[in-house]
Amino acid sequence: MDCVLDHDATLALQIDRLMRRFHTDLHPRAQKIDAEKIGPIGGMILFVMSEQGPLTAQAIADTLSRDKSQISRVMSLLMRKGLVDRTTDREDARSATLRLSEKGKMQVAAFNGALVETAKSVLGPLSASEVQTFSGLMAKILSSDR
Amino acid sequence: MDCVLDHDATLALQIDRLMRRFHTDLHPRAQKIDAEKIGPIGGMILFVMSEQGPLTAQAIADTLSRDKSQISRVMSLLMRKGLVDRTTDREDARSATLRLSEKGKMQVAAFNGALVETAKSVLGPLSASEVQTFSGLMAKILSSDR
DNA sequence: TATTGTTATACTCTATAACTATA
DNA sequence: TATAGTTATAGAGTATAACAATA
Repeated sequence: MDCVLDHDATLALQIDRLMRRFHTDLHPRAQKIDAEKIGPIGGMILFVMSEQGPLTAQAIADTLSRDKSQISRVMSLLMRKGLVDRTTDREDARSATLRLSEKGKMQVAAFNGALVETAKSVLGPLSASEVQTFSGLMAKILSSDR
Repeated sequence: MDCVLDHDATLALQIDRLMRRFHTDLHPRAQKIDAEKIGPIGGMILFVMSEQGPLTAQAIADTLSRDKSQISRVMSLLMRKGLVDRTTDREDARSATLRLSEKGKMQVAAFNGALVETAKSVLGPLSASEVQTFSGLMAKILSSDR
């Protein structure tokens, strides 16, 4: 037997390729819009804040499956650029609540346009109902605890 | 309106999160097995070669949506470690055919075990038929030309 | 003793361009 | 002129650990 792969292993490669398809399509579009040079991770952090409202750095780290140290470093950039505001929690001085500034919301809207174009391009082969199914299956996977 | 996201944009985030779920689950498993320290990209290159048989560096670059320069650099490592053999094409001296060595095939098999465990863990919330559907939709997307 | 967040470091991956050899 | 592949470099992202402050 020459090929030792089975179906499960192939799935991991499919997900990587899909992610790369998105990335290579999105990258040139996003670069033109990324006025503050916050990069892909910076953009994703803004999106999470837009999706979920004000939240802590730890919550963002969990959502994006990145280390809190990375979130912390990028977050200080986002605050320096005026895209994010920070409020130290009055009940727990260790914690801080992060929220999008008005400028941050505008940046999210700008990125969003590029994302929609990319999604249209990459997901072109699927029908609307297939996209629905696809998204639903991902949501089902992601909603489970780790 | 506070949230400027629509459905298409959320999809891109879902794919990133899914990829990261896989990565964070797989990383500790794979590290124990990665005897030659070839890293995630090295492993993926081996997998592509296992899936598709002998092929050129450019074909691997296209499949993985990575630049040929990156493939070239990692490939020289894989050859140095004895995981890949290289044959210069007799009809076109610019081109070379790359194929897994026996050692390379064994390494793929080892990684495959870890990948199957990770797939089981991450895709746990889905039924077998849902996994089938999910994989089929990804295949449909990826089979289209860029 | 555990948790939130910061800082530091080394490493991997990536984008880009310049280059060669061949076609 | 175009293509397959290499080399070089700078930059972005990541893993890890050590740390401070608070709970």
